[in-house]
Amino acid sequence: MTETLKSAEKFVFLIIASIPNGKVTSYGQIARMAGIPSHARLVGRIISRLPKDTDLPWHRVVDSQGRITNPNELKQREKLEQEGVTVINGKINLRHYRWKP
DNA sequence: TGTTTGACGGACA
DNA sequence: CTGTCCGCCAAAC
Repeated sequence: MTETLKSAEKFVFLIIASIPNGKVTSYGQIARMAGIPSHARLVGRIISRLPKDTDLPWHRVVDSQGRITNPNELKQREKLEQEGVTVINGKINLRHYRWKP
């Protein structure tokens, strides 16, 4: 129900906040961890609405193929490289940087 | 109130 | 590799 999604959204924030520095995860991964598989888009929407002064490491979230889908990918890329994540051609090697709790 | 859109994902061609 | 289709759902039209 919408009730499930409601509580799941809270988890989404907690999950994103717990992504370790230098690691990345995907929208779908977060959705699954939050207990709402196939709702990756919801996660994307939540992140897109975050205030720019948020503390959440939204830049550590990419799509399932390790690609940056952020409208302002340049900014995200800088933040990632700043913590040691190599971004090649707008893509990240998930094999190496995937966050696996 | 109905339709479109979007920081997604996975299956297919 | 690129492009299409469909599922999902809140917000914007």
